[in-house]
Order: sequence, then C-alpha cells, then structure tokens
Amino acid sequence: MSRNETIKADSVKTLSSQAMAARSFPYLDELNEEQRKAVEALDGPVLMLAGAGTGKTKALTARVVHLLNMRRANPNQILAVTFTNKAAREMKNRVGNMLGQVAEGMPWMGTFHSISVKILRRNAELVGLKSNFTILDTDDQLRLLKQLIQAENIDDKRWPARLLAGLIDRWKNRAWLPAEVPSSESTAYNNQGTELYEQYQKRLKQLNAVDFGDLLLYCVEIFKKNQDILKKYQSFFRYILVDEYQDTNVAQYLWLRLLAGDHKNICCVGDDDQSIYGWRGAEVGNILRFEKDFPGATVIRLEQNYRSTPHILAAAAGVIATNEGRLGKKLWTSLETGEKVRLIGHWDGEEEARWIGEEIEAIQQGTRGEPPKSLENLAILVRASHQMRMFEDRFLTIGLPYRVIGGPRFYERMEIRDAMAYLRIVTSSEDDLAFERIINTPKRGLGDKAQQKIQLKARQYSTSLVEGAKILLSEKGLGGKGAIELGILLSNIQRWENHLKDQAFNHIELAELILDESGYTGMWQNDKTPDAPGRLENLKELVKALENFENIQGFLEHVSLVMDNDTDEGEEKVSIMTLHAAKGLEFPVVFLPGWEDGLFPSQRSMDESGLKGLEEERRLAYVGITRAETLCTISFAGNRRIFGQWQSSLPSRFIDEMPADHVEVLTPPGLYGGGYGAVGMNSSLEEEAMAADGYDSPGWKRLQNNSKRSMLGQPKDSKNLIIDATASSIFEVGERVFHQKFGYGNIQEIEGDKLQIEFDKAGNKKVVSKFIILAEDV
DNA sequence: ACTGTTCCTCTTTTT
DNA sequence: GAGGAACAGT
Repeated sequence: MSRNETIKADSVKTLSSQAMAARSFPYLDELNEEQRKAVEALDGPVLMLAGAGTGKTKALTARVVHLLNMRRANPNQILAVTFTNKAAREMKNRVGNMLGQVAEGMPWMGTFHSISVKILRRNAELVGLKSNFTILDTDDQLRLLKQLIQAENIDDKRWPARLLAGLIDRWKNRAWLPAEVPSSESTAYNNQGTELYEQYQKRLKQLNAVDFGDLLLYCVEIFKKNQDILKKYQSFFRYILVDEYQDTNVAQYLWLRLLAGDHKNICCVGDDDQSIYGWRGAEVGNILRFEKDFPGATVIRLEQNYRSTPHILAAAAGVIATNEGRLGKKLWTSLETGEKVRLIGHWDGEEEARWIGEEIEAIQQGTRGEPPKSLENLAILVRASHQMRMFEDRFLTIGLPYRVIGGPRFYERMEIRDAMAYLRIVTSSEDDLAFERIINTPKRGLGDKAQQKIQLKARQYSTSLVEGAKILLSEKGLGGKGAIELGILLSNIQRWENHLKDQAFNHIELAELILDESGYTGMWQNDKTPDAPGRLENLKELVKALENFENIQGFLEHVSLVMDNDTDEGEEKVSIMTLHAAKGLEFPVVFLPGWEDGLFPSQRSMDESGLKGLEEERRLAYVGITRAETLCTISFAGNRRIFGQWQSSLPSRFIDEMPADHVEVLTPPGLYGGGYGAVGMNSSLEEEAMAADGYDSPGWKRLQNNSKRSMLGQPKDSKNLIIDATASSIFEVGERVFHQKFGYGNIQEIEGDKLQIEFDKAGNKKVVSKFIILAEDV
C-alpha cells in the first residue's frame, strides 16, 4: 500500500517507471516499516539514523537495489561510499546477491580513498601531479618528513617526525592546504609546522607522490576550483549513499557536499552513538547538522534491534545514556530475555586471560548447559592492541585457535615493503623513497657515505636518486667495491625496466626474477634467524597475490589502498580485535576485557580531549557491548603490567553506569578452591579473594551486593572479609608497607581506601589498601 | 661498513 | 618489554 502512495507522490515519473514500481519487489517485504521508508525515499536528502544492530546494511543495500530496479540510475551512476574495504565488499556482495549477479557493474562503490584515487588519476594534472602518482604509506611518509626536519636542523628527538605527521594529517583532514592553515596553528611544531607542511607538499609533488590525506584533499581542491569538472561529476553521480556518516571528517564532508550540491540525492546512514573516530578528525557535528545542511531532509530512525537480547541492550543503553548532546534513539527488541551481562574482576591481566580461555573452552564444548558453539561465534574485543598479546600468549599455551583481526598488516611487514620497493623502482625509477629502501638491502656495501654522495649528486642536478647515482658513477665519484656494486644494481634496474616494457615475461615471472636477481630472496635464505622462513613464506604469498592483477602497477595500487588481509583459512577460530575494528561486526558471544580506568576509558584520551574524549570512550564501550548477540562478559583486572611495570587500577567508571538489574557479578573461581588455575603461577587464593572484593568503586559494590548468586557458598567470615573490615584503619602516613607486585614502599597519603605510596622500585602509585600489607608482617 | 651493545621512549584507536 | 637510536668495537 505504501508503495502505491509512493507512486502517487512520484507522479512526475514516466509510465514505464510506474510500471516498474508496480512490480512486486520481494526485498521490500523483508523490511520493517522504518527500513522500508528509508529504502523508498529515493529522492532528496535522507538521513538514516541506524542504531546498532538495526539492519542498516540491509536497508542500504535494498536501497541500492531499489534505485536500480526503479531505473533511477544505472549501476555506474550510483556513488556508494564506505570507510572500510570490508564494508564496501560486503555491500557489493549483498547487492550482487539481491540482483542475482555480480556487482562488478558498480564501479563507484568503494571507500572514500579508493574512489578519490580514481577521480584524482583522471584529473591529476589540475593539482600538479602526473596520473601515475604513487601513494605513500606511513613509513615512507615518516622517512620523508624526517629528511625535511633534519634539513631544517630541528632536533628530531624533541620534535619527532611522528608529531609532525600527525599534525599534517589533522590539517589535511580539515581540508586545509598549506596556505589555508589558520594562523592560530602557527605555533605548532616549534613554530615551523606550516612551513614544513608546505615543504612536504612540494617534495611530494617532486616525487609525484601523495599521502592518504592528499587523496581527499586534492579531490576537494579540484572540485572547488574547477566548476566544470564538479558539474560533470555532480550530474554523473545521480545518487549518493554514505555509510557511517558519523565518522566523516571535514574533508570528506566537503567532498560529499560538493558532489551532492546540485541534485541533493544523498542518503547518509550513521549513528551518532557509534562515532569513535574523533581522534582521526571525524566530526560528529556532521551528522548532528545534517538537517541544517540539507533542509527538508527526510530523517528516519531505525530503532528495532535484531541482534542482542534485552539485557545486553539495557546495559548498553545505561552506559550511553550518560553522554550529552545525542540525537537520541531508543533501541528495542522483540527477542526473549537471555542471560544478563556478566561482570568479573580478576587479580591481574594474566588471570583474566586464563579465565577467558577457560570460559571459551567451556562454551566451545557446550558445558554451560547449552549446545556446543563454534569458535567463530566468539570474539574478544580490547581497547588497545597491546592487550591482545596476553590473550595470544595464553591461547598459544592452551592450544586455542585464534585469529587477530587488524593486527600488523601484511603489507606493513618489512620483507613485503622491501619487495614492493623493488617493484616500485622498476615501475618508476623516479621513486626515490623506494630506491633509498633497497639501495643497501641486501647489503651491498653502500652505506651512509655512499648514499650521501648520491643524494648530493641528485640534488645538484635536481634529478632522481637513480639518475644521480648514474652521474656519480660516470664521474667516478665513488670508488672500490661500492662503485662495482652500485653499477650492478643500476644495470639490474635498467634491465628489469626493459623487461617490463618488452613484456618479455609476464608480471609474475618478472617479480620473481627481480626478487631473485636482486639477491633479496637469497638474503633471507641465508638468514639464520627464526623468522626468516616466515618471511620467505610471505614473499611467496606476495608473488601469488600478483596473480589477481593484470600488471605490477595495478597490484601496487591495490596494496596501497586495500589494507585488510583476510587470509581466512578454514579452521574455526576465536577472533581477537580492537573495539574500533569490531564496529559493524557482531558475535553471539563477546568478551570485553580490560575495563579499568586509565585503560578504558583511556587516560590519554581523557587527557587530550577531556570530556569529549571521555564521551568518545563511552561510545566505544557502547559499540563493544552492542556487538554481542546473546552473551556479553565484561572483565577487569586489579593489576596489569604496562611498559614492563606493574600498575594497579580501579574498575572502569563505565561499569558503574550499567543498570544493576541487567548485570550478573561473577566471583573468580579461585575463591572456591576448585576449578581451574586455583594455584596460578603467581597468584594465590588470598590474592584472588582480594581481587574479588578489592575495590571501593560504588558501582562495583552495588553490583556485587545485587548479585545474590555470587555470594552463594562464600563463608561469612572468609579471609577477604576480615581484611575488608580492617582495611582502611590500619595504615598511617609514613608507614613501611609491602605490595605483592610493587614490592616495598612508604605511604605518602591516605585517601579513604586508597593509599598513595612511594615504592622503592616501582615509583609513586595509588593503590587500594587491600592490596597492601605492613612491611613488618611480611 | 657492519655488528652488537646499551639506553630511550613508548601505545589508543586506521583509511 | 620491544623496537629504535646512539655509540663503541670489529
């Protein structure tokens, strides 16, 4: 019925399109009312506020299919932008499935960056680039910046290149060219930030290279300065769809506004509660402002959650409710009540990993009174990647298969970058950064001195390093072994270039030949370190990856843009990933470890961005909880080793924000003396008991009192209760005390139950008194 | 030039 | 605890 209304409203449309619309579209019947509205509101600006698990992707793909079925646009006239390659792939697959064909016919479905590259290659000359420009990765970028910094005689100890890289990235995210950086920023980076930014951009253009930020920045610049080109793209992209709109930064926002400026057929999907990329320049303001930016916009809220049980939703809602300035959504579900969110405190991080490992095995075997579950259904979501290690260690020792998602990427490995540098120098001998990388890898006796001579020569003739090296040799500016080796390298490069041109070999053979003749493969074959075989394996994989591409250039472009490496071998595994990487995913069973103040919410985030930072952390917590379908387990540890130093911490404040009715507090198993890990490597029963009750955070206490089950079977006068009764009174300032992990120290200050202690070895720390005993009692 | 040593900082989060 | 930079020794 609503479809008929739509047709009436669209009375301008041709008879044929009406006839098309009158056909039945089975995918529409699978949508709920709101989703359907979002799909059928084809024209004009649409904002789809889609809460977690509300079928956003379903609606989005249905919308694409509907646009096609209604003949509003050809597949190549729809611009569909996502942030990650994974999301783009997913959308392509789903659209393809719905249409019953491969969605290769949708060339403009991709990430902001990949689409920008396409546009930029076609218009490169407008910003002073050649269309075969290379895209630098972070490593190249840093090396380049370092060179500039050293040329300016800046102490790169005090002013690290990373800092400058971050600064430039921020400016680019705001779509500021060097000349557009406001003067308020002029004190940045020792007052030389803007100057170095300008130099950096110049140098990039000399190298015919861009960095990630440039892809967006230059597109925006082209659109702004060339009305004709903008018009062309505006009319070409008849419909625009944007996923995860809350994560757009200023540059992306301008990019979209410019492209949608004419017809305004733009549909943005997002959730302000899931905005977690503020640190990368994302502006939640973009989504909050949508209706102002696009007057008359249709706003649709998707609030029915199909993913999680009511307990999980309630816990998540409780946390996110603390944030201010939300657009506000109320998620609801018709699913039946499942288990409450589980909460458990541990003595330290190792104990936490051990416990989670045991839990996972139990769930896998189905010993929790439920059918066995595949490990594919389980995920561990951490705040910071260094937390992953603890779990990897533990899972390796108990032989639990796991997969780290978004870890160190394939393309970032040293051997891959080296190999790619060889390929780069062959496709473009002007790629100085690639040449620098390979000139002495493997060792050719071309050290700092030789390289400096080449640099000097290249600068003197203002040419590339390869050319500079040739000149140096012809002028006999280099002697001995170095000269011979450099000669060999240069003639090798020349020969490889010719092979590439002649097409004497296909690109796979050529790549193998290059790695072979350069001695690079040999270098690793002769390497006796334990990771050498793995590196050779990676090189093989690199060559194999070439099979999917027509030529080396195409491959290089792919690698610089597509960063995820889904090497999903068949075996079932637990997934370990950061909360950021988990956005958009869902798992029946989710573990959220490390909920401690300082770690989560991250201290750094709060220090740098204050309340804004804290609220973003809270959204991260919300994202984490809402990944879970049926079982969500949150945990924290009282002690954790950070930078090799033990640190004690309090439970995350987010724990206090969860409504107690929806949380069940578990007691660490060690308390009962039974079960597993009772006598851990370095944690005793007593310590575990303290861990269970060692916090004074009101929320933790409240939750603990609320949980009757956790108290079952616990002796009334168990040791931890005795300690509890005496805890806050027995200490005095100046007393000599002992802590299990930090060792001896003196009390500096007493603040309720927390003691400020100057430890002899571990430094000054704030510790809950229950972890402390008098030195004389040891 | 290269290798091995110590000392230093450092960790959010990523296209 | 690890990876990088500076230094010293071959």
